Amino acid sequence: MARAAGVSAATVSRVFNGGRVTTELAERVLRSAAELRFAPNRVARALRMQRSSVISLIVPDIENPYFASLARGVEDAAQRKNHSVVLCNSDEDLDKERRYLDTALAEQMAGVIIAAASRSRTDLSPFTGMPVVAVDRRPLGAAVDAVVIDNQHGGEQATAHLLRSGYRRVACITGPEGTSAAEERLTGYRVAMGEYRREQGQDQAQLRELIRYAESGTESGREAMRDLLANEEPPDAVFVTNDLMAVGALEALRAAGREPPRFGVLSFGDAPWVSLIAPSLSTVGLPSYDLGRASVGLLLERIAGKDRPQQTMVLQTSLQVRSSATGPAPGP
Amino acid sequence: MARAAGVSAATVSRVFNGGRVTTELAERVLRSAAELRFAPNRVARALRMQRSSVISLIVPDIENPYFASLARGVEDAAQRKNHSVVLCNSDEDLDKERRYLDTALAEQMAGVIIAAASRSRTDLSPFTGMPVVAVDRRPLGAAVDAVVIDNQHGGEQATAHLLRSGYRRVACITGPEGTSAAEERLTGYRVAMGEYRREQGQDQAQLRELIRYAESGTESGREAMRDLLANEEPPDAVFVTNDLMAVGALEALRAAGREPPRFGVLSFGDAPWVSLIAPSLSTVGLPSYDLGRASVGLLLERIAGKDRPQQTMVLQTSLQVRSSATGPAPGP
DNA sequence: TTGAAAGCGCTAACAA
DNA sequence: TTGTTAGCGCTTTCAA
Repeated sequence: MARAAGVSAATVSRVFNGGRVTTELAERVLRSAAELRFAPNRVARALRMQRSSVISLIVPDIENPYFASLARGVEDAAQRKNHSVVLCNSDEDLDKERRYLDTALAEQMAGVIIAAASRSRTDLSPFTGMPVVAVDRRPLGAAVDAVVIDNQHGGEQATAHLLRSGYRRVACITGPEGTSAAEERLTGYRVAMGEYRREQGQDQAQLRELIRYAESGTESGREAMRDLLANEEPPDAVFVTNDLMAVGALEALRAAGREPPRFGVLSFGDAPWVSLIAPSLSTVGLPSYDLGRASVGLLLERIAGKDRPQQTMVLQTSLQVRSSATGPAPGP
Repeated sequence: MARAAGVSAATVSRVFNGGRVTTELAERVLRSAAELRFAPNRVARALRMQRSSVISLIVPDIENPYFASLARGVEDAAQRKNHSVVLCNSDEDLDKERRYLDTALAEQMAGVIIAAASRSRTDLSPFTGMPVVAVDRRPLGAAVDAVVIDNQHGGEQATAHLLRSGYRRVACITGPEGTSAAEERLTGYRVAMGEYRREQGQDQAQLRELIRYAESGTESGREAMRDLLANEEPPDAVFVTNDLMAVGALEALRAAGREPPRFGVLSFGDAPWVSLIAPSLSTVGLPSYDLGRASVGLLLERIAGKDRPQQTMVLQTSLQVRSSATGPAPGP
C-alpha cells in the first residue's frame, strides 16, 4: 500500500490517523487506498498499541428484552465512536463470566461493560489497566464506574401514581427477599405509603399485610395476588415490581372478577409486550437503552485516559401511563 | 513468560497449541503460566495467523426477540468453540451494514454471519477468503452457505392445523406483497387450502377473497381483520403470518364479538409474549435459536478450511398449540 | 523435541 | 513534513 502511493508506511498511518501530512500526499494515499480497497489492519494496530477498539459486553442473557435494549444502547454508542462490541451471555454463572473476563484480557480489549452475575462474588480485581464499567448492578467493593437505575425512586413513583389516581389501599408484590432491586423498589413503596398515611393521619403499622414477596415469575405473581385478595380488608390496587409477576397478578384478578382499572395495577419494567396485553399495563419504565449508552460514555472516558474520581450514574425511571391504573371510579 | 519457565517462546506456543512437547517442559510452562496469570495474547496470535477467532454477527436489530434468540444461538455455539461474537445492528440499512462488513475485513475476523438487509443489494463480493454464512435470508446470487426457515412448510402446517381443528373458512393475513417470507408463507396457505378444497370437491377459485396483505404491524393487522369480517361470507378462522399483526387481528375480533377459539387464530412467530396475551396465541414456532447455532456450525467448517459445495440448510418450523385455535365448537 | 530467527502490519520515536 | 527504524507477542520454518 505504502509503495503503491509512493510514500512510507508511516505516512499512510498518519493519513489514516489524523497526523500532519501535506494535502498532496494525503490525496495520493487516499486515492491508492480507494483503488486497492485498502483498509488499515486493525489487528496489527491493536498489537502495536497494546489495545484494541473492542468492548466486551457481559450480560446475563441477551434474550431478556431488558438486556437486549441495554445491548442496543451499548452497540449504538460504541459504533458511533468506532468501537466494536463483543457479546457475552453469562447466564448468571460466575465461571462463565470469569472466562469472558479472561478473554477480554487476552484479547487486549479496550474495556468491559458488565452486568455482574454477583454483586459480591464477581472478581474484577485482575482488571488493573483495563477500564471496567458496571451496569445495572454495582459490584460491592470494586473500584469501578457504574451506571444503575434508581429503583427506590421508581417504587415511589409507582406508588404515588396509584395513590394520586384515587386508589386507597395500595398493596405491593415484590421480588425475592434480599435481592437489591426488589428491596429498593419496596423501600420506595414504603416511603410513598408512609408519606400518604402520615398526611391522612392513618396508622402506619399495618403496611405489612399489604406486602408480599414472590419469586418473580408469572406463577408466583398469581399466588401473591390471590393471597392479597384473601385479606380481611383487601387492597384496591397493587404495585408489582416486575412485568412477569404482574401478568400473574392480572390473571388472579380476572379470576376474582376484579379487573383493572377498577382495581389498579402498576408494574415495574416496561417490557415491549406490556402494551399488548389486555388491559395494557401501566408501568414504571426502565431506561435500559440509556443505561447502555451511558455506560459506553463512562467507559470511553476511561479509555481515553481521563483520570477522574470513580463515579456512579443513577438513571431515573419514568412513568408509562397506559390503562391498568387510571383510577377506581367508573371511567368518565 | 518464556524466560520464567526457562524455555523458548516457541515451546510456550507449542504448549498452548497442542504441539509436541515433553511432559516435563509442558508442566513447567503451565506452572509458570498459572503463577504469572499468563494467557497468550490473542491479538498477536491473530496478527501472526492472519485471522482472529472473532465472528461478526450482523442482524437488523437485537431488540427484535427473534434476532435476540438467534444471537443467543450463535453466541452459545461460538463460545463452545472458543470464538467471540461481535454484535452488529444493521437497522436494515445497507450503508451501515456495509461498514460492519468492512470492519470484519479490517479486523481479520474469522467469519461473518449475516441476516442481510437486502437479498439483492447486500454486496458480499469482497469476501473472498473470509467465510460468510447467510442466516434467515438468503442473498440472491451470492456464493455463500445459508441457513433459512421453511416458511412455506410453516404456512402449510398452520393452515392444515386450523382445518384439522374443524374451522371451515380459513382466511390469511400476510405481510407486504413481494417480501419473500410473506409470499412463501402465503404459498403454504394456498397449498394447504387447495388440497383441502380438492378433497372436499369445493371450488378453488374463491381463495382470493380470504387473503389480505398487510404492513406487518398491529394497526394494519386490525384493519385487515376488520376487512375480512366484512366479507359477505366471513371466515371462521385466520392464519396471520406474524405475531404483531395477530395482536391487531385479535383486537378487531374482540371488537366484533368473535373471540377465539370460536374464531380460530393462528400466528407465525412464537414471540416470548404470545403465551401471555389472552387468549394465548397458538403459533407456528420459528427455530430462531437453532438458526443461529446451525450457522455457526457451517461457518466453523469453512473456517477450518473444509472445502465442500455451497450449502443451504432449511430448518423446520414447529406448531405451538396454545388456546387460540382449539376448534369452533364450544369447549368440552 | 527444542531453540533461534524471521516476520505478520502497524505506530512512535527519532532523524533528516 | 517525511522517512527510517524498532518492536508489539505470537507462530512457523529451519537447524540443531
